[in-house]
Amino acid sequence: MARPKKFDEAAGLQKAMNVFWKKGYAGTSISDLTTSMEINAPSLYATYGDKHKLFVSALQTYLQSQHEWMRQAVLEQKPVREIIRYLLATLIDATLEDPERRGCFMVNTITEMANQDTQVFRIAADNEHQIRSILADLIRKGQTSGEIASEKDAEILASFLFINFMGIRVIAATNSDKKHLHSALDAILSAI
Amino acid sequence: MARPKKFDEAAGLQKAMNVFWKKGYAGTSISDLTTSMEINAPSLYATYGDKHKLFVSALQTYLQSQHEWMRQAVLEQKPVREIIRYLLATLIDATLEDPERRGCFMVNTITEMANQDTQVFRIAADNEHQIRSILADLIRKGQTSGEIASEKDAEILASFLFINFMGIRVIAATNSDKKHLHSALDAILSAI
DNA sequence: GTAGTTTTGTAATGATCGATACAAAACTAC
DNA sequence: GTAGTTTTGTATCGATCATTACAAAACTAC
Repeated sequence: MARPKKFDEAAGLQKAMNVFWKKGYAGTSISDLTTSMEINAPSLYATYGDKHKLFVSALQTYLQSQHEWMRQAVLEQKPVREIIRYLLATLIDATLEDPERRGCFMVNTITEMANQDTQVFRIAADNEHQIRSILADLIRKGQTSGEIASEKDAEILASFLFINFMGIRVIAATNSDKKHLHSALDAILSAI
Repeated sequence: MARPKKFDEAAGLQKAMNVFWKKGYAGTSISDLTTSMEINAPSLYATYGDKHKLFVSALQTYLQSQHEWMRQAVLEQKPVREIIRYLLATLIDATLEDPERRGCFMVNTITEMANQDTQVFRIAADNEHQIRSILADLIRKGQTSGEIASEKDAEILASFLFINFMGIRVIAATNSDKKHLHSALDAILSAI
């Protein structure tokens, strides 16, 4: 019934995500996006809305894959401490292995815009809630299995872990000492 | 011998710092700066160089006061754990009390630019080195006084603390639950 | 084939970007 | 006073910003 799109919408969104992830919202121009996505501006606007809408879509795409990865890891039939160490270690390695050293797209977005953009603020708050709930469930699992002292407050430990998730992704953006970063994991796990 | 400046150079730098801190580097325009600093563009360029030079000066001003605050706190004649708790608690409170919720200027800058600006990258790496060294000294002090187990590696504990410093400043930008944030401090301190 | 629909490429919109040219203004030294 | 120096205000530079008008192009339905 009409002329078909000659580009893949999801692939374009992925491309946009990578640009925003590297350069931030204000640091990315429409020209940066159209170049990377290999479409022209009118197609971008017709398909994804304006710059802000595209950014939010890209951020949500990122968060979905991040959450899925974490939910998968939590399902593993391994000791809880091992799962937590795997999560933290993978974050370190992924950050160090990224040739562009972009850190975490959610953290980057929080520090750039959460204080000025209510929609981004809500997404960040919701993300925190979701991840903390995944972590708290994991810790409660460790408590019922006897791996973690049941006197401890699972919610607080989850917040503690969440703080360390965020901190690690900031540090790993400028510190490349893999051995050193990994050795900090022992200290983190000793608090659980 | 010449017409005198009618504005205070240090005060202007402080104003610029507050704008960059709130809006980031790319998000701040020269117009934002001249408005807040109450000078015109030619005066800005003559006094502080270009936008990037002014930004770096503002960042270094911020880091100096941050470091001074931390060095002061570390000198206190109090139990080491108490000092560490004070440092973390003050970071939480300061972030929550800031009506603009700007978080940490250094963290914001790392996540915005460290992967694209070698000068910023170096400043961030140097800052990490300095703060980790202050914290490691503090921990060694606690080890000689018997407050902290001397088997533990002071450098690693310092890195652990640094991670939590960074993490807390990211979280506190979107989470306003003061009681909750403070209760995570117990978990942090239990690892020391 | 033709009519109808949507995407595409080109080209341009006004606004704002970082940075400066230039001259009037305000000071010091003498 | 005058000469010399630097800052100020105004006005503007070309470049780029996000966004869109418009028409040719490419498809489907019939």
